[in-house]
Amino acid sequence: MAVSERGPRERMVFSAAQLIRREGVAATGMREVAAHAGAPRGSLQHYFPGGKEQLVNEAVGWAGRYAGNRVARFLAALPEPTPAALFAEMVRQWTDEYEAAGFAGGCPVAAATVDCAQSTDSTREATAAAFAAWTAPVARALTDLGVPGERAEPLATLMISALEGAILIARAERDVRALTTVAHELGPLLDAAVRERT
Amino acid sequence: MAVSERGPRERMVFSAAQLIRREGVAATGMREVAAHAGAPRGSLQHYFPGGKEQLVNEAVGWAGRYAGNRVARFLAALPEPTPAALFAEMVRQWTDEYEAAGFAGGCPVAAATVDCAQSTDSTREATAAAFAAWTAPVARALTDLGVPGERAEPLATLMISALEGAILIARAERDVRALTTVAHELGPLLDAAVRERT
DNA sequence: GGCCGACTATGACGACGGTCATAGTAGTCC
DNA sequence: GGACTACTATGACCGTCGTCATAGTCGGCC
Repeated sequence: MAVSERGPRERMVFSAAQLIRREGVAATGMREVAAHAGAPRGSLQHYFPGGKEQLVNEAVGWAGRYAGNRVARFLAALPEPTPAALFAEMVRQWTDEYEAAGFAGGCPVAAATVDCAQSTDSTREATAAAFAAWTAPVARALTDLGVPGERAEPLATLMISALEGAILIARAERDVRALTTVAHELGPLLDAAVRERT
Repeated sequence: MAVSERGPRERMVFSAAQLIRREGVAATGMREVAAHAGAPRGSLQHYFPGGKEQLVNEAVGWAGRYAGNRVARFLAALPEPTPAALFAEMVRQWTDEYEAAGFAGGCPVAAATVDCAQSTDSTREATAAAFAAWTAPVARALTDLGVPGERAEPLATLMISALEGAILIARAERDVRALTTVAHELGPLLDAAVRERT
């Protein structure tokens, strides 16, 4: 796997996110996480004395920060940065993965929300924080691109909602159709918001 | 609970959908389903010889048909039917539930997708069918409302994607904000599609 | 009555999960 | 060297889960 040589703790968080993405929270075992990370089983209780709950929460937090950080990188890489182009890039990350590696994984934050929102309140809070850590950079990017301030956050929420839903449908259908559709349909709406700054 | 007096089999399917909505597929036990439905445990293997997989698939199918059937009823109940009004009504079903009964439940199809898309192919197919059984009536409604035929299905996909994503975020945040936001932001786009039939 | 199918009712089994307890190793500082 | 801390390594416990097996009930039909 050529896991970059971070500490075993970080590797386990990363592996947890990977497995949760694929199988859901409940179906992901602690032993499985340790094995996937190439870490000893005993390290689990050493690094995560809070048990599975803590590990899952950290995996969700990691995923939220990861998604948030990518936004800036997307923006920097765009030759002609517009809101629609940013959204297309966010979507493209998923279509690329699905076409290259199959439809095995979804969004770990979505998985944690579905599996734990009702049963584990600390995880629910972690998912809310993850969505916030993702939405904020998107909204900031929108304002930077010329979207009026009061519309940036609603549009960011819309973008992430549509993306999450399309990921679900794409996995169900094993087809990127839903993803390309939302990118195509939402693009004009997003770019139109730029010109509204009267 | 005043479960309307259908047969025990149907009650178990319904109960399975309810529990999956709340806790996810993996965390929903067969015994729990039987208890919730007020049905004897032995009936499970009698009515669902295919085991949990069959029960989950039927629950997903039921949910898809249920969502599809509601579309027509929404349309009929709207005083001034437009695409935006239809979408607002679809969203309102969720905001009403969340405000009245709390954020306990999500969409059972989303839960099944997250938990089973990778592990259980028959359930993945059931979720794809459920999304199709939901998208088709929405697309049909859009054409009835004047949306050009070639845009009806993409827009229906966009509506359902945004709704599913907003449900996730709303549950995570315990706030209907995301739901009202997508309804508000997507409304103009949907209605604008009507006037495009040149 | 006797039979049979549909359904109910329980107990048991095997597997697996998360967690705990305990012991072992390695490196460091005194 | 010896104590101490960080980390590794396993085995065991106990609960729960899905499933199977077996037996029991009930109603109709010949």
